[in-house]
Amino acid sequence: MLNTPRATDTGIAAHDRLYRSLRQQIMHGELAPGQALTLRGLARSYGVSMTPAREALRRLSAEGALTLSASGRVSTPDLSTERIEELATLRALIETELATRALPRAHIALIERLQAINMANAEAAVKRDAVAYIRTNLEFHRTLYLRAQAPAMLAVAETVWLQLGPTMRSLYTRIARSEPPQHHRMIIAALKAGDEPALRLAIRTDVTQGLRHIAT
Amino acid sequence: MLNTPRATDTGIAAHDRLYRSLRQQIMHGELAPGQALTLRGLARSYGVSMTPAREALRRLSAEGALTLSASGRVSTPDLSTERIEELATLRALIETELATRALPRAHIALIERLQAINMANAEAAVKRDAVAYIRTNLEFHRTLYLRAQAPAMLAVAETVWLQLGPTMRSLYTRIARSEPPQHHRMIIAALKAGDEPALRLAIRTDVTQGLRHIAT
DNA sequence: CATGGGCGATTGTGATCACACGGCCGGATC
DNA sequence: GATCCGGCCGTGTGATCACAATCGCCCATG
Repeated sequence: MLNTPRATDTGIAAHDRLYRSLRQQIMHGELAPGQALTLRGLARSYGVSMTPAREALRRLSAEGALTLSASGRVSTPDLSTERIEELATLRALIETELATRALPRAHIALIERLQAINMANAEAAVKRDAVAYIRTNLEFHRTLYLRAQAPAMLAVAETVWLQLGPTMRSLYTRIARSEPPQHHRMIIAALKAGDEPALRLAIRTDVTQGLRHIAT
Repeated sequence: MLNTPRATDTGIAAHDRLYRSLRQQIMHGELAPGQALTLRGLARSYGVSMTPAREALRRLSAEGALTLSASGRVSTPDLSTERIEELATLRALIETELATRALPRAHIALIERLQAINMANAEAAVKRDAVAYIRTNLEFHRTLYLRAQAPAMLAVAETVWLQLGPTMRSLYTRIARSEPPQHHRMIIAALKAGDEPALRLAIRTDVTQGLRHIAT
């Protein structure tokens, strides 16, 4: 079998398909921290050869989504508390800026979409579905930040989310949160009121709230 | 010749050697914006096969240091003014935080090293050596931020520098700056005085100064 | 029962090849 | 003379293989 075109070939490169799939799994907290990934294992499960698997893993580890051990073994990161604090600070810095830029452009349709996403998020919380909770939570933030029209800043923010993915999983499955996110309501209220200081505060507390009290 | 070990084998993987070399060239502004790179060309000039070259390019494009065209061609980025503004804002946000964290740890030996680097920087300015200017400029900032003991934040900051590399080159070769950076002196003065607000202001102006007035 | 040595299986790395897509240049046609 | 078409060359993509390093397990030894 030499270079057989895949039946499911969508015209998108195989390494890109792997990359997107893994990236989403990591960002949404579907993988636990410290989980090892192998080239051959990944290649087999996606029905490709080692080459595209290697590229996808290399790309993800360049973004900090995966860590390479000294021997080249790759696994999901198991972050120290110091690093978690740094990433939380980065989230606060970048996302307050993104929210501020989005504020003047936030019209009623956007706020309604945010409320709808927030309902799905609350539902995931009561169901104790950590993955769905993380996914809807990030979707809430991304939907808001897309209005900022700042792709470079959003890309950096998503890189930070990516690094925090496995950590958020272990965090949210551990504390088994059942309360819906009250900070999201504060964000929506500030958007409605056009209150920039309140918005910045709401973003900062929402972003750091879950991550700050890890130093157990 | 199958898998012949290279005579210059230092134990470091070939793709990593390429990565580091290209990364430094891009960050230091040795490559102009829009410069195209080819797998075979790179592999030939480094004496390796296409495989490690591909990995290095993939890694760099994941960090935003290179852009992939639709057909997979890779070249150094030619940034829009909007994107430059975003990256300048990111620099200001992240680097003020890093400087603030470094401030309480900045003792006299660090300040003396910063002054020495700054002299080399001024020398590059009078010589109109854009590459040396960018290199010493970044070394100045990195030396300060290393004291912040925040590797994750520094890594993100360096990613932003990487994206701005070719742009800084074309900027600094165009305006042919001859004056030494006065903002660096403000940074050093604020460090000596332990004045945090002054330090934050100095960092912000230093970082945005060159990039802000691009909107010609 | 704990511990260290050794061997086999597994893994990442790099080279090489086949293939398909795309750009570029030349010539033929109107 | 301008324009369009076709083939060639260069380029990225993915598969496969050889090889070295390393991990893990088992057994022997104290």
